[in-house]
Amino acid sequence: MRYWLMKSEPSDCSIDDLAAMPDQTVAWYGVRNYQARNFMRDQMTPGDQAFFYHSNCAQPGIVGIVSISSLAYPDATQFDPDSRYFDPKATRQTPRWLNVDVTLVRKTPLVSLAALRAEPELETLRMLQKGNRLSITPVDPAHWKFITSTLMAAADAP
DNA sequence: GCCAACGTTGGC
DNA sequence: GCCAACGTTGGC
Repeated sequence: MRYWLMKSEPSDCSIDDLAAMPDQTVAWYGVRNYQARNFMRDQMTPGDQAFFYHSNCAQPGIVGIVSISSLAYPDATQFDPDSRYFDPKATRQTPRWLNVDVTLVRKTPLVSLAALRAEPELETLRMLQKGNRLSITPVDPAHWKFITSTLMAAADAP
């Protein structure tokens, strides 16, 4: 069982959008980066947990926890000419892009990007590394524990 | 909207 | 296989 951080633009799919989905589950489509795809294909298994992160918005940061609820399977949007994620080089026989399903576990207090950066314990968190643009990054168990038990607990307190 | 830092593409 | 040009990401 592994831990992850998955970025989503709230204008595209916010944590509240996810909460409103049937079964609070959504296909994590639209990943068009090979490294991120390979994480889904090679390392994600149902039951893994991930931070749901809002990117490219006024308040970037972690806003919830989701669980991975499927193995990787072909991303339907690559075959759809009307989709912004259409890939003319992908075929049904040899799909290029995959997605997993994610299911909401719970919304959390906002742990802002600034708050993450402020913690020496998180210096080596993959998503904070200079130049990182991956939409899916692994999270060390120690980092997961620190964020959930220390940062989120502090934010919950009055 | 700006721009730094990437990743991808395609000609050679 | 190189690398310039281009596109994208994402914080600010």
